[in-house]
Amino acid sequence: MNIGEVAEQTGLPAKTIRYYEDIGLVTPQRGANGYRVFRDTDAHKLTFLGRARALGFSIEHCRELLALWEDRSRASADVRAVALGHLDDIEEKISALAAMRDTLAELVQNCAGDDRPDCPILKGLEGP
Amino acid sequence: MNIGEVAEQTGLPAKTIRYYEDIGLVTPQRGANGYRVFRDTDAHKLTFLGRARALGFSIEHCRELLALWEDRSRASADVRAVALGHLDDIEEKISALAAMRDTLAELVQNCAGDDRPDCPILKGLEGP
DNA sequence: CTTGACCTTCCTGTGACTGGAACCCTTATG
DNA sequence: CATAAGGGTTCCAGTCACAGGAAGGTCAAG
Repeated sequence: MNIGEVAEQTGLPAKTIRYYEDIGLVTPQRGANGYRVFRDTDAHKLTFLGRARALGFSIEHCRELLALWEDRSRASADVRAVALGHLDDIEEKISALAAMRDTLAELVQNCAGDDRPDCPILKGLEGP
Repeated sequence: MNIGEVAEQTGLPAKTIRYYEDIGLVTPQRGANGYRVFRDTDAHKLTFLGRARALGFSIEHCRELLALWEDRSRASADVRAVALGHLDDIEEKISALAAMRDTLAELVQNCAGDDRPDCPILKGLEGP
């Protein structure tokens, strides 16, 4: 498989796949013409990476998960630990965003939104 | 005021304040020694920026908000529009994160997390 | 033989800073 | 007066995970 085909198959942009090779996440072979040649295992890896990234795992976490995936003698506890750590991160981000939303929504609700200059949003940003 | 003092007053790191000057958000004067000299209005601006950034507004949105803040003939509708746009962004991010969390939480819940290699999390990342 | 689609590498840019090096200014102290 | 500490200054590099684009090589079809 050339990069275009595997890109279509995995849904990842070719640029991203090249980048993943750069940082050592996949190691496709090379044809006589210099083109990358992807085997099925490479494509599977890339699919795995795409899904892990879609769940918000960082590249480094992806690297760990990939290593665990390839290690047939892994302990599922190790995988779970990585996932739980990431879940905490996600929860924290959600909380932070929800707090922003709540504050901002309150400011917006108090703002008339007309052609007059008086604006509680700007006042709220000025200071308490 | 020197940069250290205004940094303490606003809670922003000095590095950030220099960066804000670089990109034209504040324009402190300079003393004979080359030091930045911040007036009260500069400090107020920086406080405003710090709060807007804390609510997740991008630098470009901050620039807009700052311009509106300084424009005494603004229409509050313009401010509200920026804020509402940002609220939408926040909601979208929250939804995306919540979706990640739900998917990931389900995988985690199905994982024994023991010393055996069998792991639904990895299976879930492989494919549907 | 040419066209057009595909592939290659390399360089730059993104957002919003952060860290660090190398150097200047000010103030207090021995 | 020398010096040391604690400000300040500029500039350069790095972060994260790619994306855009230039310049050029390769391949299959007409």
